[in-house]
Amino acid sequence: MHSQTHLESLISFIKSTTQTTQLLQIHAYLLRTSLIQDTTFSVPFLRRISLQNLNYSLHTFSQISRPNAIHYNTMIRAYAMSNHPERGFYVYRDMMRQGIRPNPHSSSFVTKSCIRASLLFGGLQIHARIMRDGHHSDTLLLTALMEFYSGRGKCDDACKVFDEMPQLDTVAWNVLVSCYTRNGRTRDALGVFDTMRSGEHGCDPDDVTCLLVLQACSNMCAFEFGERVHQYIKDHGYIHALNLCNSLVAMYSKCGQMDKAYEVFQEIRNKDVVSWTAMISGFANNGHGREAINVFREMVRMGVSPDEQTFTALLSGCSHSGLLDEGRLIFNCMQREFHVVPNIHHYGCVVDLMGRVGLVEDAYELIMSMKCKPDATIWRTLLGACKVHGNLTLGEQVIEHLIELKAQEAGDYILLLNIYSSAGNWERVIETRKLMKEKGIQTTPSASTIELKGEIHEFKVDDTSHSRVNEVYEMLDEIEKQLKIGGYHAEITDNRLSYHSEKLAMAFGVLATPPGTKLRVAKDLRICTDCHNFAKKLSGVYNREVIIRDRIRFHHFREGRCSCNDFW
DNA sequence: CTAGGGTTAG
Repeated sequence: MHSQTHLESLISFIKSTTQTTQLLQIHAYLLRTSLIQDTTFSVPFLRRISLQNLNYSLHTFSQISRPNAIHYNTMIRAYAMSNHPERGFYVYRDMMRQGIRPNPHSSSFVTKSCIRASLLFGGLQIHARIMRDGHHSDTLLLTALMEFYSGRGKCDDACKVFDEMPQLDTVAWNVLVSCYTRNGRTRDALGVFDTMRSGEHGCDPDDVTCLLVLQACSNMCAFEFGERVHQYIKDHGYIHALNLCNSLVAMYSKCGQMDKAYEVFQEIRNKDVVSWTAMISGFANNGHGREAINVFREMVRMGVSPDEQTFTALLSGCSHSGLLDEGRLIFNCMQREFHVVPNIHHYGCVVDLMGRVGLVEDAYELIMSMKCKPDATIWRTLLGACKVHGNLTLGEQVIEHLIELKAQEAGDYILLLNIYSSAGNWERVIETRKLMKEKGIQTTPSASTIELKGEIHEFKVDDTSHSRVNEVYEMLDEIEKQLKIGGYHAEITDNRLSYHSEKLAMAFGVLATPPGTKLRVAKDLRICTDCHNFAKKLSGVYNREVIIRDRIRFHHFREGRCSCNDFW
């Protein structure tokens, strides 16, 4: 027989080895000696092998004549993390059929299965079981369940689980924040940060909370809130965490505060590729293409290797600032000098760059020459260029490509409509409208937000839901009257004046802040030409700086000009 | 009976 010390060393060997070949030898040995039937051996072995090879763990599992809860749990976990997460759920069901009671660990693993396999009903069943088995006080388990609801877009259900948890910890709060951010309830995410800070619940925000909240600030351009988070990070000794610093650079950039972003950036001691890229992308998105290129040069000088995303940021900077030659130069050298193979995003930037200066045919050729398959975004970029340069024939060709990809959206047709109407081709306008109706393509209203004393105000097109709606419309009319003097005429589409959300947000800003205050507006879609003109004139006539962040980039309006120089 | 939850920065 085996000696006691021999068996003990076998177990510690199983736990420590990382070599698959050794594990396989042990596997054979356990089977030969029937030690596999002894849970003292089978449990650590199964656990170990399940992290390396699913087939072997399955084989081992099948050799165990009376698997216990831990064996089952190990298998559920292995499947939950595999390419077939749904099988974890099947094992869980099998376990119950065998009359083995799931413990909180089983539920935890199987919840992961349901999350990864998008099993809605599975998750609901598990929720019911958790309650029935009396595991409704297990914080870790309920946090996993929240994550499940959060991932399925069921924010309210996640909140309900949260509210009913008897014991909360920081992780649970963080999941709540990430749930809000992921499901578009950015404002509530910021609210949670304040609630946590109030100290009423005994859970202070940690570094993860800060990371999540900074993301939320970036999303909605909440600069003042972001500053407070920055202060919190300083006060709590997180300021040397590289991920937080990089997020701060991104947050300030996304709020259009380049001086602040640069300040944080400069103080980072061990700048990595992410830090450099964040800075480049910040300058790029704010229309400072030259600065973006300078930061890139500095990065190379410091010996940090740029990667795919660095070039995406850099090339997009070139396209936002209309730097055709520089962009082409970078595109041409990225593979040769930096060994980064151009991907679809890089091509997209160059297509955009060529499209802007009117080289639409060349851009089309470039797309057709790509090794990777063109996606909807790149065609859309070219379609935008066709609109700017009134190229009707190519525009129609591009729409064909989009239709072929089954990816055409309302915005694409609107662009096409604009091309037709600029060309005075009313027949085609009517045809296209009819086509849109047939295809059931609906235009979704976009929204703009503006932050005021830390509070976020949201407006939609022709919005009437704001508490000061009458004042806002009066103010907008008043502004338009003033701007008319400055040579601005509102564009009339579809025979009527429309009150775009960004105009309403700007009007509200003028209304609710003292003269000269900077206005910072975030919009979820792209700003249109008319609103762009409106903002330009407003910045001059009212002597206000206006920053509008749209889906793609920033526009800084000042003294009647925009930082983008009309390079969209 | 060892096992389980949140971040994935640009």
